[in-house]
Amino acid sequence: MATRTRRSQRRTEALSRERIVEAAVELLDTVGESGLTFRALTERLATGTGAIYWHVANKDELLGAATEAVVGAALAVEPVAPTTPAAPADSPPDEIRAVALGLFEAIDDHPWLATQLATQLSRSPWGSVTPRIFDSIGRRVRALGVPEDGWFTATSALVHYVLGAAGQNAANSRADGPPKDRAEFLDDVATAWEELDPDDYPFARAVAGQLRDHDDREQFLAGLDLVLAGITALHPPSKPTHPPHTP
Amino acid sequence: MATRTRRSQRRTEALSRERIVEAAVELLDTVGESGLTFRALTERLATGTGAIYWHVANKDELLGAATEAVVGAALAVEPVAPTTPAAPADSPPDEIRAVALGLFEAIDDHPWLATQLATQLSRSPWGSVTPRIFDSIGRRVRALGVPEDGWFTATSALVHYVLGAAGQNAANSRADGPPKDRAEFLDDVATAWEELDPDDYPFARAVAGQLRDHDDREQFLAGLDLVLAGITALHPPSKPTHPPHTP
DNA sequence: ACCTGAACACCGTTCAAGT
DNA sequence: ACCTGAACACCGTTCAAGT
Repeated sequence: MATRTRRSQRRTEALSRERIVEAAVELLDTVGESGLTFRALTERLATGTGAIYWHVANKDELLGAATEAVVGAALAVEPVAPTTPAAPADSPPDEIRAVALGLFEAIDDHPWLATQLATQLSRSPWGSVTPRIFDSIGRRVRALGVPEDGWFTATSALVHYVLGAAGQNAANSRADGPPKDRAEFLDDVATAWEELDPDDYPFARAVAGQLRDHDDREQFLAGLDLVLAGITALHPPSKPTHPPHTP
Repeated sequence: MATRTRRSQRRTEALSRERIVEAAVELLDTVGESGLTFRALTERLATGTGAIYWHVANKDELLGAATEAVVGAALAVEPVAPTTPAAPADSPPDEIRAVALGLFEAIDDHPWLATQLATQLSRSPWGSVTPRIFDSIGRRVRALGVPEDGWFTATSALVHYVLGAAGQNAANSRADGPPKDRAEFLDDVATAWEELDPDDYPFARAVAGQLRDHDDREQFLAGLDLVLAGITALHPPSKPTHPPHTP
């Protein structure tokens, strides 16, 4: 294929951690997780392996930095309160939908994010990416009027749904093959599910049709609304939605 | 949770795919994902690398088979309708809680499952593990009285929450270090969150206390109930869709 | 059919040596 | 301080050769 566009003669810029992370993201996007090697990196950056190790401790740290960079960019465009009082601010549910869609699209654009985020959430929640995601959603959960002892549960449910659902939608393109059309992929899966033993998998069979026809984004938002409905059901906004600022 | 120390000389049994998968699971459990190598496997099974390749195509397939085996065992103990009419059947929500707890415990016992399941759900939903999990939960969603066009959304929300939340609880033990006590781990994370910049991470800071004190299982079930509440809110069980078996 | 084990290509990481 | 690139230990996979 024509993916051999090698612009490795870019030695004008000095090597930096930023440039290394940037190249790592590009490699992950184009050749997948298995394609990110220090050798490929050195070729792309026209340098030696030792140079990379001067800026980055090891591959795990590089993967973490790549994840941070992409997630940071996705959450950076999150909606902020408008400066002009004329424009009405988004409602908390709408803001949550916007943040969730931002993460959805980031994972869609960078399928390796799904696995990487799952690893980071469980293995290194002290890093910046976990609190960043939790904060971005948790702030809006608070604005929904959820009482304090429900913050963590509600935010966890949202975060896990968002990352899990987005992860399942992405990554239909394998590293070792031509990326299939999304519709074709869904059709293959639906067909496989329809051919399962109806005694062992009655539900998968029954739902195969919905799988084939569904729209990813619509489906994602429907599930998000379901979780939001659960929050509202458990914490009905009886009072005015804005919590009083009195201590 | 018996820590079984197995001697490597067990040459009485012939090599088989089953025995290879069993050894792979043991290696994954004891030395983590990076510890599963064909060399370690050959040593443990007292054989050569070629012998393993006779029964298993490659490492990916082996990882998939290990995942299947563990998930299959976890879902095999799922509650079945009691044979004696005297014992009342569990309600659908209780059954969903039981299945979810089974997966929670499987992931807790085998932390590598979290990443592996995320990969399988997105990359190979045609395999048996995805429809198995979806079916196990989806059957009960159906029993809740959810209308057909809501089956997939409700089941997806549940599955993604369960796998995500369970995955975050597990895997606090790194492969390259002594496994920390869970309480100590949570305390470390909470401390790290408390030390974040309050302007950038107000929510993470505010919620750090809940993080330190919470009980994993209780927290997991609270989130599950939140998603269940969302299902009930969106699909109120107005009429008894399924009259229970007349006693 | 099932297994052996050397060989191959490739990978992450290190380090003495250069500027 | 920053970079080079050979060297090392290790890994997944193959395959001619054995039973």
